Amino acid sequence: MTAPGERTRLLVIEDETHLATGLKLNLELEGFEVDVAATARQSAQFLVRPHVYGAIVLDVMLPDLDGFELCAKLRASGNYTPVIMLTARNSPHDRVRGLEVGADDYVVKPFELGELLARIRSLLRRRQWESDAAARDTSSATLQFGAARIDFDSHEASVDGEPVQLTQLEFALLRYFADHPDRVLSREELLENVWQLRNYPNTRTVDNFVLRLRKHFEPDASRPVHFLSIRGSGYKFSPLPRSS
Amino acid sequence: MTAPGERTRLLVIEDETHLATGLKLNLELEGFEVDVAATARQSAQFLVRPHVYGAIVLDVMLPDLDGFELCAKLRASGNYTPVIMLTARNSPHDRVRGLEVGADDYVVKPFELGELLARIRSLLRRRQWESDAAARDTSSATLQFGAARIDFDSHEASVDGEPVQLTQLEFALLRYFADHPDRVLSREELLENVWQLRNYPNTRTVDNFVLRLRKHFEPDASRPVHFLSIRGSGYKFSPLPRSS
DNA sequence: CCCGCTTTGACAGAACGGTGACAAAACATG
DNA sequence: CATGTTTTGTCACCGTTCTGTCAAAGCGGG
Repeated sequence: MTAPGERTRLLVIEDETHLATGLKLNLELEGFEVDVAATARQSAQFLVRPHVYGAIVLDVMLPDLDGFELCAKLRASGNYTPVIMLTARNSPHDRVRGLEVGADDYVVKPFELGELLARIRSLLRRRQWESDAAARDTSSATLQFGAARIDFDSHEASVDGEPVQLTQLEFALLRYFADHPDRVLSREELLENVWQLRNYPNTRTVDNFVLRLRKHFEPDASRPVHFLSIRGSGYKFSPLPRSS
Repeated sequence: MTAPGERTRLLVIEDETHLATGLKLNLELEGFEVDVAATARQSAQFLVRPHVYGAIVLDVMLPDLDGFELCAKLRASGNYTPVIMLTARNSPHDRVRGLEVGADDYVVKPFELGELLARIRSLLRRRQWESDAAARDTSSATLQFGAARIDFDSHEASVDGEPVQLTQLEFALLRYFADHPDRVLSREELLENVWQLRNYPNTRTVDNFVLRLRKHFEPDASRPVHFLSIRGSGYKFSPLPRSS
């Protein structure tokens, strides 16, 4: 989603230049980063990175493509960024249509900025809740990958049923990897979160512990598949390596 | 959320008996299971199991407690079930207030059943998307163009599904291109922002890396469509080349 | 004091990035 | 159209940086 410290990015798709720039200005005052596209075609260039936006504000009336269709296309292409439709019309039929093509909310022009803001915030908040809830679900006390089974509660680990002795820190590192699978983790991030910067150990420490995890869990420690080095960046834990 | 085969359960909190039973009936015809509470107090008995409901329809005017307050309480207690507010009043101020206490949507009486249904479905659908996305991976920073898929968080890239190995700098350059699509970027700008002027490399370095991106991602590296040279100026990244 | 765990330093091997040379293409000029 | 000039494409080489690995030095608890 959005990295800590980074500001939430919004995309406004609106052809009336006045309204668009006014919106951009006001939203930026509220702490968002805002990109503006005047046409559906133009919006495509912003959507090559599908998940950078926290929400999209979409005018229904565009010169080249209907807002409903654009929204439907977006959803069809697997982009589930929250969408707020902006329209002059206010018939129940329109509202229903907007929701049916996958919009999340519907604001009628003329609107108050405060209301639009509240709706944006509401959508962002809900998304936050959902992902928090999902994170809670997935972080369980046990971990399995390859031939390894780890139980963090009882501090027991095994490979192919054979018990393996792990130290405190090995468990801690493993758990951090398990909580952030398939993501490159820098040595600094690991030192902060696993070592909590106790007397600032240097980065070779991390290397050594990864080495030890490899020795414990990799079928072939010289050709790791689960604990991968990403040169220049850090390490990545891959519970389900490619081609398996 | 809801087990497969099981029907989605809704909670309607509404004191006007007519409206409540009418709603229950209609929603059941649409395939939902519906519980009805006539007062805030009574709703508590249904909410002892916080996560059984797919959504809650909440009248703002209740005999014992304000709907806004009830919603705020719900959220404070850690219940993030989607809430649709139902009200006779329709001022922007009310709508904003509803959203601020954590409601997800707002329907004004009198309303069409179709619209309420669309809104309920919209909320359920979004929740489904979110949990899908979370299951896949906490929707990560990703880029798509042509046959290429790039995930910056896991440092993975592929063309037509075939994995492609990229180095640190290749990712960094690609990311800068992706953040500034369809804009001419001078070599100097790229050196500043991607290389951060580490020991001031010369401009041939940039050429080399663009060459490498072309080899990785262009269908025909000798006739680039995504990574274009702009003679005398620099390079331009075009995620959606014309005639496509 | 002993023992196990953690941290550090050293070294080697591998991967990566930067450079310059030359070729090819684009452009300018007459 | 021919020619010279500038810009970009392309390649292979080499120094630098990064990681794997080991052994020895710290550190702390019993």
